[in-house]
Amino acid sequence: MAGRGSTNEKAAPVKSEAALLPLQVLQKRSDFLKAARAGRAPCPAFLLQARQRRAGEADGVRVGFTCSKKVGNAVARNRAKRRLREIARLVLPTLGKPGWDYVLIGRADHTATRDFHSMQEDLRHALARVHAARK
RNA sequence: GCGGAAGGCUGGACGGCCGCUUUCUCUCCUUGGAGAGCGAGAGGAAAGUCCGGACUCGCUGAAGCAUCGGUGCCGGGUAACGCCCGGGCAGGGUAACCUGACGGAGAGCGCCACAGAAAUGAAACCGCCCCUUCUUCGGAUGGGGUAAGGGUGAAACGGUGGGGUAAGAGCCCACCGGGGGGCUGGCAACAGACCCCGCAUGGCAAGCCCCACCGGGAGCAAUGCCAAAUAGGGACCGCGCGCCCGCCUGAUUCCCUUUCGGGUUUUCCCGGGUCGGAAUAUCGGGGCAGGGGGGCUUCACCCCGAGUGGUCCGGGUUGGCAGCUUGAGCCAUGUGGCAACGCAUGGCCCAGAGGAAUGGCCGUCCAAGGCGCCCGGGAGACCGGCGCCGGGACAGAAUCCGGCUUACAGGCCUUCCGCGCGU
RNA sequence: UGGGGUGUAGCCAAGUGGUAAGGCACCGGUUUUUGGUACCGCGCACCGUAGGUUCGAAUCCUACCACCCCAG
Repeated sequence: MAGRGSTNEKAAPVKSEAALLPLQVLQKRSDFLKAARAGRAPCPAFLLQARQRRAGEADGVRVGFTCSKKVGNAVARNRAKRRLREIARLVLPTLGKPGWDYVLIGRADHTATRDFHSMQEDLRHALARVHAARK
């Protein structure tokens, strides 16, 4: 209980940094379809899709998560989405560009089992590739 | 000790860092948000969606009938059930115990392939026996008796044994099976003993059906409210616009009483007001008829009632709130009951997300399992200790409950049965 | 979340209690110099899985599995 209070003070600056680039979650099917038509970057544990929005659509970094039934039952899909959400939370506030939509798609087995640090590195490289290919 | 049977519980623990949803309290600012603090935050199956409910809906309500569907030994429990408990019967097991769609086939209809003579109130193929005629004495023709033997089939009008007979046959007898009757026990299903009947009446109702009982339909994406946006629609075609009342001093028209003003010839004319009366073609009101709303009928109700129906064209929305978690709820104690379960008292509040939170990463420990060592105990099977490796199943609330079914690494507890050993 | 449907040879399928039709494809043969066409023939089915009813089940019943469709 006492330890939790101190960590909250430590977490406060991280929170304010993230507030500069607020992450919005994609919900509409059409946004997912638009991202799928744009650039994609396959990784061992997931597939990254990204696109630069046209002017006037929305502000900030937006991200969506999805898993098909191939990944497994509801427990496996939820676990995969949670891991994707976690690496997005750690990486995107610093490397994501405003005005872009990102979609992370889970894969069977690998999304749940791959080493967590490797997944973060995968996402950084994938972001670099997507940004480079776009220009 | 070994092998089983039944029932119940549990479904890793602790800690660190970083996150998500949210009750309550406080602070800040402009509605509404932001921040802080203390808390709370998946299951026994949350699953499959197979039953039963609660709840919602002018999907018209109630009663009856019909249709359709479900259930099916008896009694009880329950809000209800196709669930549960107890009992009966049948089958399986040495036993503990398990399993069972378990009403009706002497109400009716239908089906029973192939084989077989014959498949339901069917009969006689090979046979067996008697009589007649013929005879080459092997037998054959004709008439009759029979259902024991053969063969077919899943199933052949009771079975076995004996008597009996020309051969046979419940023809007679014993036992078994079956049917009927009242009696006794039991709320009942049913059981028991007794008496009677020599006893043709197969199977299938998870075929139609009969009997008894139950059930309206759709479903929280139900439903209600708010906000925003757009529209306050257009075109064409068809069918229609019935009857009665004259009612509020309706409206209109007409007649009439009286009065005022004007024209003027006292009686006439024009205009306004007023008392009374009449009429309803038109406008308005009321009632009736009529039309529509369920599978049908009756009663009630609702809508239309002067418009309505059809076709085509056009436009907008995918937000928010409620429903949403206090409930056939959980825990404890007492009490009734063999039990399912009921009753009483006291205490508790225990997830509410909404493209969907309840987590991510790491460390330590703890079980299952494997390997090695101590070679500690022991005749041995094995047990104990230490170290290393390894690793925790099935599975994620979506309106909420009661069940059923299916999936599940293991662990713990209770009761019982069989066998072996010891006392 | 709720509602509805389907499952038969490699593919499309018929079959509503009694030996599982048919077509395409495959394979073999004949015709042809060869191929195609045409003709003839062969095989290919634990009827989604597991139980049950029945003498007998693709068919009837129950449970499960997989797939598909619909709904604001």
